[in-house]
Amino acid sequence: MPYVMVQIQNTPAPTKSPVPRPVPTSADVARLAGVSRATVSYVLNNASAVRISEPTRRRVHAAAKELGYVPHAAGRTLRAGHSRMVLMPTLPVPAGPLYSQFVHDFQGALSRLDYTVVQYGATGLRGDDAARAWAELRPVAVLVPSPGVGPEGVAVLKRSGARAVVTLGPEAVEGARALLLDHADVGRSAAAHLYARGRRRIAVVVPAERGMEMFSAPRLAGSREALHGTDATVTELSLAYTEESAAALAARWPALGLDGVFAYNDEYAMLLMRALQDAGVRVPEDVAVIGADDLMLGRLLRPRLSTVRIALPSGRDLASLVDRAVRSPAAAPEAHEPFGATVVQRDSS
Amino acid sequence: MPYVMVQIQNTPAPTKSPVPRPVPTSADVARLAGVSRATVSYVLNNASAVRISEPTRRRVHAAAKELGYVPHAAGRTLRAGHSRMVLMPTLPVPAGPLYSQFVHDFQGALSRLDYTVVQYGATGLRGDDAARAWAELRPVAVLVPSPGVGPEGVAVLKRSGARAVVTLGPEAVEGARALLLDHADVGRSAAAHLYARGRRRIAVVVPAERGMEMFSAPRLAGSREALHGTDATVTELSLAYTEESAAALAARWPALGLDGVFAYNDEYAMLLMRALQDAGVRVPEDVAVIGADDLMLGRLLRPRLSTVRIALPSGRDLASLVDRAVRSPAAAPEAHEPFGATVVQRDSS
DNA sequence: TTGAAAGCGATACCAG
DNA sequence: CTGGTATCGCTTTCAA
Repeated sequence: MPYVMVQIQNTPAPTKSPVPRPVPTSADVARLAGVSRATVSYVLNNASAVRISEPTRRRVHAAAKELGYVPHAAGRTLRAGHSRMVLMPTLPVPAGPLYSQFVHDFQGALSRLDYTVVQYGATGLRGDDAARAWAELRPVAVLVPSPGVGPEGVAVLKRSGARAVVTLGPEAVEGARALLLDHADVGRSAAAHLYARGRRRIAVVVPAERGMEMFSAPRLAGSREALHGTDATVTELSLAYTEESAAALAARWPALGLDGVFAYNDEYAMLLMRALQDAGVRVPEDVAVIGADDLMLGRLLRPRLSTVRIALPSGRDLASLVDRAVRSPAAAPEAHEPFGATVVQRDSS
Repeated sequence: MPYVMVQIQNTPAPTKSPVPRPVPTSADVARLAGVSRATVSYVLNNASAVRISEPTRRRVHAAAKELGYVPHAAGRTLRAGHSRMVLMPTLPVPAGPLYSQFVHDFQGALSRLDYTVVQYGATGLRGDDAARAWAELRPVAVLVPSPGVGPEGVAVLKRSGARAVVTLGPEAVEGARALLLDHADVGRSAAAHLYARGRRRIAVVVPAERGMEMFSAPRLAGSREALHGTDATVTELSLAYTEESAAALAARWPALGLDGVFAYNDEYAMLLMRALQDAGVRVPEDVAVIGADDLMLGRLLRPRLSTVRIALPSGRDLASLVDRAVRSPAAAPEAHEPFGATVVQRDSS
């Protein structure tokens, strides 16, 4: 996203409050409204257990508004023993439109259920250390990346009160519910497709960038698995997301003698396809190319790019899963129908 | 990002702790170590004001580890009056690689300074309501989107203890430091470039998708401004990010009589360029096209796409700005050199 | 219907 | 050098 910093400036402080008064508390509201703190709490939380007279309610609301009262989450959390926070990791890599949509839906659904969804950067710390840092916030539920946080990290989170720990990734982790995100199936589908199209010397592109192993490793493994026991060969190719890297790979392409390539995703596929075409390698005649993620750009390329489309669990579904898990942590988790990876064949394969 | 949910499962609870003991507190650690809670606090926070004997330190650390003690952030926050959280909004739209890198750097730098950076979804609530929700967390600093949160929201945040409120966006907001992200300058540069290339009937693409106005409106306004008082005309074109929308626009292109287009960003430019080419409109002969954000894909297109590249403040710079603001909220903010938007001319214009 | 008061967990002051 | 203790803001039980 495009940002230009033009200027840092400061507008003069509003003249209304020359002395920065301490933050108003519910006691201040109570004093101003002429009631007790308990009453304030009842009114502002719409407590159904007690009935407060209408005039009192009004006085409390008026006082709260006048003071600009904002409740202190830490106080509530401390009293309740847990927060209403749901933590999820920020991805270390740029997210595609699919994942953005997923996050958006997930947040929306959970905030409607009155949770606070927060994305937590795992930067710096890693694995179980990160889990410990998250645990300090006493989140009610946590989504954790699956390779990255192990059983120990999961245990820390649960011990510190998280009622639902859901791992996202290819591996299940002891003690946590697992949302098995089977990138291996993407690799399997792509490789099987290339094989079905008659290709036998098949390459799999693995991004050279750090932090992508989480996705690329299972995709490669899946491809290997799909072709195991056939007469096809699998060649792993490292490719950085730069024109230079792609050009270098394209230059030695003829020597490699490959006739099909699964290019990790549509973006790497576009990069590679361009470099191959510039080097005089024809697609799909000389080499069949398939990407993944079904991005818009694949449809805009010529030849149109074949791709593997994957079904994401909808944000709403996952949200209600989390909600159920929070409400009854002991309940047996229901099984979900496996979502498949489907090949969208276009012109590049 | 591509995710496949294959299965939801639960692994059996570890048999070690049949009774899920309540979360250990510092009092438990103190009891086990045979010291007071105060001593525990001193040891675990490396308090420099007091000196604790080495054997005691060891006992405390051992006890903490044995219990799996994790400090309770709410307790600390309550006591301190504010958390060490820095809040920033999650963008409603998929972020490009530039912004991802920026967020990553920003988080990394601040977590090295011992802050906790958290991305907060503004989903559902909007504007000053969202500000109120954020204020409940008593963040020490907040980055807020500038159109979206007004002076009132900023005031709420400052009143509730935020020592630095930095707005991101084209407008300054009363009471907050402003990081003026001048998307208007992107529009200005693009329009000026097209004009310099001899184009006079210039179109500006505005995404039809909701939530992009924050970026698209200033880009359009900037284009208008740059061409104001010249003999060029500016035509606003709405375009959804679908092939159908692009094809429909391309079909009525000849009737529009336009000879230059600033296509919002490189992705919309790619979509439009493809549709135009498919409709027999030549680029750049019939119409010059320029995008923005300098994405990789622009270099891979044919003709290569001209673009506007923008300088992002580095994540580290912004992090240290925030840190300084937190440490001395009253200090006069230093001025920054304006970062420019620069045109990268390639073959499409 | 409202008020008084206990207590959640961590910290820092003040004694010893 | 270490321990007792008051305190932060909020919720909720119990009494009035």
